[in-house]
Amino acid sequence: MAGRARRTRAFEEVLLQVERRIAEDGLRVGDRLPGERQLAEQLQVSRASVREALRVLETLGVVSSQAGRGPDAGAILTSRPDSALTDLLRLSLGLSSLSLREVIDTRLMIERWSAEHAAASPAVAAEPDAMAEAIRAMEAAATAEEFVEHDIAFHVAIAEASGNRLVAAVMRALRGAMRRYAIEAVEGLGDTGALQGDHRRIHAAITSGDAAAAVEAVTAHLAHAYPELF
Amino acid sequence: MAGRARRTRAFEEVLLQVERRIAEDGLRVGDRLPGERQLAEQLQVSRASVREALRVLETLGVVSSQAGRGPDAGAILTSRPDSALTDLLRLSLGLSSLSLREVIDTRLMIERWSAEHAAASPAVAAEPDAMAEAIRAMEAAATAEEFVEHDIAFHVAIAEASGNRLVAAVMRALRGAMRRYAIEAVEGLGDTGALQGDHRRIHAAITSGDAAAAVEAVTAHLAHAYPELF
DNA sequence: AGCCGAGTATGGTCAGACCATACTCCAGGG
DNA sequence: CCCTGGAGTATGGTCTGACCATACTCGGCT
Repeated sequence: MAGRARRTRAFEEVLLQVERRIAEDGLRVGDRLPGERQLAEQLQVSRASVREALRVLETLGVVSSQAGRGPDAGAILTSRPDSALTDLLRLSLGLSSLSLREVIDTRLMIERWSAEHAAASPAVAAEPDAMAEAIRAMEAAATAEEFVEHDIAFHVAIAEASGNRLVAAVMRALRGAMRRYAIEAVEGLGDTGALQGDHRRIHAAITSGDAAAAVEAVTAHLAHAYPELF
Repeated sequence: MAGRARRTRAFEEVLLQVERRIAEDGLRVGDRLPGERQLAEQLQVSRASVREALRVLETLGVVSSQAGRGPDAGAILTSRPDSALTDLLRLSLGLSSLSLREVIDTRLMIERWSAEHAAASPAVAAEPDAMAEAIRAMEAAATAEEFVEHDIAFHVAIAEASGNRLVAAVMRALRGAMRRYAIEAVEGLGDTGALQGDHRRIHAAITSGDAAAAVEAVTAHLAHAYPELF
C-alpha cells in the first residue's frame, strides 16, 4: 500500500503555487499575499481550499493572517518556525513516538554545541547579557513554573549567543515541548541551589571565552538536572 | 497593537480538543479520530473548521487522512514529523530567514554526534547494513541527482544508527531541505571519488566501533563537500 | 483642521450540496 | 458451499454562496 499515487488535492496545488510565487517573485518577510478570494479565482479553486493551504503555511510559520483592511491586513509573509517546531515535538511526545530520553539526549548535543560556540564568539561580551538577567530572575522565582520559565530563557540565550538561528530555534522548541517535564523535575528536586551554581559556572565560562570549560559545565548541569538518565 | 488577544478561532479550539483527547484517552499511533462530520457536531463547529484543524495536524505529521470506508479510512493518528520539518527548513531557506551556513553548521553538529553514537552502538554490526548499501548505490549513480539521493540515504542511515529518532528526523529534514544545493555542489565538484573515499572511511570507523575516528572522518568529509565554508 | 460615520476590503464561519473513493454486504450463480 | 458482482453507504474532497467581525479609507459635517 506504499506508493499510493493519490491525486493531489486542491490545497496542495495552492501550496505549490504559493511557494513557487515566493521563490520566483522574490517575496520576502513582510510582503503580502493576495487575498483569499483573489487567490481562489487565480488558481481556480474554492476559497475553502485556499484557506486550507493558508492554514498549512500558517502552521509552518510562513504566513500570518490578519483581518480588517489596510497594509497590515491579509496574509503576510513571516518567519516564525518556532511554534511549529514546538508543536511538532510536543505532539510527538504525546503520541509516544519520541521518548523523553531521545529529546534530552538531543538537548545535550545542542547545549554542548551552543556553549562551545557561544564561548568562542567575540560578540557575547558586548551584548546586553540575557544570561545574567535570566539567572537573576531565577533567583527571584517563587514557583517552579517561574523558575523553569527563566531557566528556558537562560538556555535559549546560550543558543542564541552561538549565532546560529536554526540551533536556537530547535532549542526553543525542545524546551517548549519539555516545559511540563521540566517543571515536574524542578518540583521533585526541591532545592535549586545546585542548578543555579551550574548556571553561574556556565555563564562565567562563556563570558570568559573558555569553550572547553563551558562544554564541561553544561554537561555537568544536565547530569544534575536529569540524574535518572545518567 | 502587540498583545492583541485575538479571539481564538474555531479551528484552534478543535486543535485543543483533539490534542486533549489524544492525551486523555491515551490514543496511540494507528488509532482513528472521529469522522469530520461527527467531530464537527461534537464540537459545535462547521465541518470546514474541522477540516482546517485536521489540515494543521496533517502538516505536523500527526494524522493521515484516507477517503473511502473501512478500518483504514478516516483520520488516523500517525507520526511522520519528517516532512513537516523538511518543509519548515525549505521555506525558511526560501525566505532567507535562515542562511545556508547556519544549516550546514547544524548539519555538522548532527553528523558528528550521530557518527560518535553510531560507532558506540553495539547494534550497528548486526543490522542489514544500510550504509554499505548506499555506498554501493552511489558507485553506480549516473547523475548528480542519483548520487545525492543515495548520499542522503547514507547520512540518514548514520543518524538512524545512533538510535535517536529525533536526531534522525532532523537529519532527514536538513538533507531534504538542502537537496537542491547538494546536487549543485556535486555537479560543481565533478569528481565524486574523494567523497566516496570519505564515505568508506566513515563506514569503516563506525562498524569497527572507533568513535573518535568516525567523528574525525565525518568532519573531514563535510570540509571536502563544502570547501567554501571552511 | 478635526472629528465622525458610511463604505468596503479582508479574514472567519457556517450550511448544504455534490463528487470520488473504497469498503460492506447480500443476492445470485456456479 | 463458495465465489462473484453489484447495490448500499461511510468517508474524505470540493465547491458555492451567504453572512459576520474587524479595521482601515474616505468624505462630509462641524
